[in-house]
Amino acid sequence: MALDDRKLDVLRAIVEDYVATQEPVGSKALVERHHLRVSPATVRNDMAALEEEGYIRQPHTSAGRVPTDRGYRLFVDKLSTIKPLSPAERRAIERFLVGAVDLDDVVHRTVRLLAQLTRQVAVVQYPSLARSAVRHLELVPISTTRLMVVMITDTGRVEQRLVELPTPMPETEVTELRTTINEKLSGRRLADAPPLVQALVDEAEPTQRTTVAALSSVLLETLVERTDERLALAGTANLARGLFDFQGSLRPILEALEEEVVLLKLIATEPSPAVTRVLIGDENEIEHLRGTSVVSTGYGPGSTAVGGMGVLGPTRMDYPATIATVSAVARYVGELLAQN
Amino acid sequence: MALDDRKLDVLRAIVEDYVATQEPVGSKALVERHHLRVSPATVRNDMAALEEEGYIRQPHTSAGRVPTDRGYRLFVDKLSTIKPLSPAERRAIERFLVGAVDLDDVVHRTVRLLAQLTRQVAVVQYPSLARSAVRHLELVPISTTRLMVVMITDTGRVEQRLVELPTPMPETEVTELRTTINEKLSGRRLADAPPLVQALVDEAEPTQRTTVAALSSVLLETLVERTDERLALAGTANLARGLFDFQGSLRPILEALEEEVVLLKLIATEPSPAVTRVLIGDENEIEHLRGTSVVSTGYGPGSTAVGGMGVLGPTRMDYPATIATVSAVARYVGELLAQN
DNA sequence: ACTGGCACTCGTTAACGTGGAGTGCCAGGA
DNA sequence: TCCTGGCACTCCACGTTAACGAGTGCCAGT
Repeated sequence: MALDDRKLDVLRAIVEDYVATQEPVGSKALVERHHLRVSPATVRNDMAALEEEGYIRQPHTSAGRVPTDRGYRLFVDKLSTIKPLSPAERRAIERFLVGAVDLDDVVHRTVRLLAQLTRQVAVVQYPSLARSAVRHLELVPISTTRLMVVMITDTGRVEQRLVELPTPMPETEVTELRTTINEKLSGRRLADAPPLVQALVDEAEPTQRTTVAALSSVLLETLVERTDERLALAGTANLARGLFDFQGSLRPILEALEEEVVLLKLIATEPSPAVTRVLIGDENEIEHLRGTSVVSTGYGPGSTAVGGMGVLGPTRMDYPATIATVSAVARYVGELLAQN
Repeated sequence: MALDDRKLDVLRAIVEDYVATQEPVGSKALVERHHLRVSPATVRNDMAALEEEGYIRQPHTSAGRVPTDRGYRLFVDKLSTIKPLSPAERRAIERFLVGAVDLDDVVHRTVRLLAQLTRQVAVVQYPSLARSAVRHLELVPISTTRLMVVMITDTGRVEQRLVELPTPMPETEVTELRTTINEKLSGRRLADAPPLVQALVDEAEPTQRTTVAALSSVLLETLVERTDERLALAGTANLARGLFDFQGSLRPILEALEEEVVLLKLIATEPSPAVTRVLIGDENEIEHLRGTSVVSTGYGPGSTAVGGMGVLGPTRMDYPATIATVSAVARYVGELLAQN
């Protein structure tokens, strides 16, 4: 059974009303609010068809209709147009992001901004190390057998690790080593680093060999292999807005939100095109987060994404507005990063 | 009316039972579970006295008794003894904290550990910059007019800021400046830094004067004046355990937890003795957090605290166990920091 | 192909009654 | 003087019942 245009109109109206009111929507209310030019009875027939196809359902007999995940999917893909941002929102974005002093600041401001604009839970991934390049590596002697390695990337991340040296190392050699390392690694992507670090060990003076080895193993393990993704979270209070919005409790959701790995999976993004994705309800792989939807996208200077960001909320969310907001914020942040 | 020993026993029993069951406790249940050697009727008289004094109250006529904030306070101050940690808990602490690779790691592990052991919301403040000393200041040229300042403190914190220079600065001068700055500031507490930084500007070569001024103003503003405290949070999912545990909703609590300033106030600690503090219900200054209790303490290498940590939960919490856990974790973390 | 009418379903809400846990008080006993 | 058993009372929790109304499905008519 093909769905004709009016049936799609009805579906769109149901989604919009349900998102606005959070209550099952009936045929009568529908014809009143939207200027469908037909009677409630006709709408009921259409609803029956839509239900048949799995786009809507009734919570109980003799209740109004509610969109299913499948219904939202059709709505998002075919029936909705992205809402342009209001001038107020544009201003809010600029005002919020201007004046960030460092990467931490940018990320924190961004995540709060997203949470505030969408009134949902927001997640922002720090620029992925794997997609960053080394700008500078600094070796700071803490004691004669301890070195702090500080790595600064072109995306603004600063990571540090403490290295225990097997044998003491005089200051002059540290300086020398710093120069060598920077010559080798500066400007290189971290993804390309492992062979270069290995080369460092191979080419080291015999007397320095063990020391350099200790250093390089720390570099490899903690900075490269363990893809050390960080992220920021905000807006968890929004979960408690509709109170019993989320059927059951919010416990599983809060739990999932504490698992960084889980969150990363959610907003993980392809490096290439910064497309905005929508995961609706069951499409979500994480079991605890069935019943929630995620709108996410990548961001980065230029056209390749260095990290992801997104928001999480009830499946019943205002998709057009949310998609617009997430995309816009990501674009602004990308521009901000490009300036540095 | 003085409270004799038995009345205090009754109060203790009420608190313990109520914490265990979360239900108002009646006179009959009380004599059964605790071996008070008197009849329910006697206990009822004692209860009436305790209620008179404001230590307990009845949710409704003909319901059992529930401790008031004042009752918990008396319990904590006079009636409870700190529970020693179980061997399993000791092992958990060690296992959890061993193997932390850097300060971030220590803080994150600590906060998760606290949340897990107490099954409540945990907060850990990073070592306060104001109480740290400069170990090393690094200047990394990003471009000729941009410098990244990286500060490493003796507590392991690494902070960075980008400085826009009014005029280009050649690499050699950067090196020179780095040396000068480190001579001046290394080993100094950040609290003592402002005059030293000012001196730097005054003593700078006239040609460098404006550049150094730009640098120093960034240092002062972002590293010293704005006491840039960071903190980590975990265990928010524990809020949703008792579900309607917290009367009303958890929204205000989640909101408060997102305000770093608020949290800092909660666990802020005196530098000197690492005493464990308990804030019960209304004693809490933050309005949204009335109805919750906070157990917090300071931690640091040696006997002075460089930061605070604590947990937040319902007023009806197991104070002896929580106090023991928080104190123990803080002690372990202190030892860990002392090793570095 | 749409519409009005109608019987039906079922969740929501309020009113009502009952059972039981817990209390306060009192009179009697150690 | 302090404790105890007994007793009447209060009031929440819970289940039952009834009325209400929003919404549906179906059907016959246009």
